[in-house]
Amino acid sequence: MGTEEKILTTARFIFHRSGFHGARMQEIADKAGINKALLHYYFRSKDKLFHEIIKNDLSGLIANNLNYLEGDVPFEKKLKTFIANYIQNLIENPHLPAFVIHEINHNTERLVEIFKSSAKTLPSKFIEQIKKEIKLGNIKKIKPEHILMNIISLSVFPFMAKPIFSTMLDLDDKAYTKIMIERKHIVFESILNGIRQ
Amino acid sequence: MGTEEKILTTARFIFHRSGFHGARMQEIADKAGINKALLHYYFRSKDKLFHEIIKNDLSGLIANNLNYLEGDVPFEKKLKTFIANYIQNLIENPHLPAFVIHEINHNTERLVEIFKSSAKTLPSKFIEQIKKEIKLGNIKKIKPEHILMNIISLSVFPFMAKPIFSTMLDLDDKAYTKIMIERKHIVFESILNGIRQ
DNA sequence: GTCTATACCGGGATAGAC
DNA sequence: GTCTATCCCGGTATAGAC
Repeated sequence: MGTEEKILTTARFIFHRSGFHGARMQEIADKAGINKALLHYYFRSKDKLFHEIIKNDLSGLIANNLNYLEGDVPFEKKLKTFIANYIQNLIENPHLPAFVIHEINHNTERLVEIFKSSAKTLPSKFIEQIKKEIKLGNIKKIKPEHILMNIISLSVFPFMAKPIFSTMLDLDDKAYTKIMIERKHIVFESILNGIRQ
Repeated sequence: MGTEEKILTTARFIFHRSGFHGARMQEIADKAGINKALLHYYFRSKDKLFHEIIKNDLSGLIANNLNYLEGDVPFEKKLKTFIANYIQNLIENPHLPAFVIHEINHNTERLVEIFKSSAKTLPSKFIEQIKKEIKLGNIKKIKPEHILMNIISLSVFPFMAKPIFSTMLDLDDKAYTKIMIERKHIVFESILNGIRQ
């Protein structure tokens, strides 16, 4: 693995774990097996390095997950596939949501710009698809906005709140992961039952 | 308002907005209308000041919300009341969840201890109550853990993800608040429809 | 490209006068 | 209790040798 790639991988890990202000260039250098000077040689500043990471995270979020909602797939199948894929992504990147949420709440204007610029289309087609399902009488009359919020909330939040939920429910790491895997199915069923006529 | 109280109010605001590492003692002093030295006179260190704030937030979360789940109230009424009250609290403290989640993911051991020590009982009675409802055939056979996660996820996450959702759904501040108010009802209905037989 | 050494500054903390 | 002045460390960034 080349030096640049090694830096990016390490920096992503540290930023995800500690946030921008909590992250230390020294720790990134150490974990990447180089020294601080080399970090600046490759990325000029902490800010630019951070920018690389979060730009990638935001566009990945959109490319790998949200964009799928805009595709031409029947509603129920789309719902099922989206949730399963999204939760699988989160199992592989459990720190990502808390990181993105924290950072976007702090530097909102700047990061929202990056977010927008990665999105070819925001999920307007999915919203339309929900409206159509309502007209057809297949699902209850609920604002599509709420349905979208529900899908994402149920999928994402338990990853962010792991320390709290595992304390409240007395679950160790292994048990927690098992619960997260179950949620691929549970979230789909909960959403579907919640909106079916 | 006395100096100490003034400091706490200001510090809470700044910590909520910026997190521990992002917060600046200088800004807290400025906004509180005093100088840095006085901050240290009252609270010794940034760490101790932070501790005051988050301890209060965590115990408030438990006292004002989670404890209610342990009370002796019929299931459906409890669900409705809890969600409405919880979301109302979040409307009044929209930055609180992102702050708590961020901090507890970083200093997990320490903050989980504070969390535990504020909780007389974790929601074991509520879990039992759900199990009873399942046995009675009133609700579907789903692990109570998932139901609890669903309730909290649907209530909390949209507050944390405001910058993302408002971008995706093209909602301004006023429209967003309106949606949050609607959710007192929507979340209750979604949960109930999702678990009813 | 990679290193060591160092400059530079921001920010938490303290001393001491009032 | 409140202030001004200052210390001092940690952390980003740069200079310059190899």
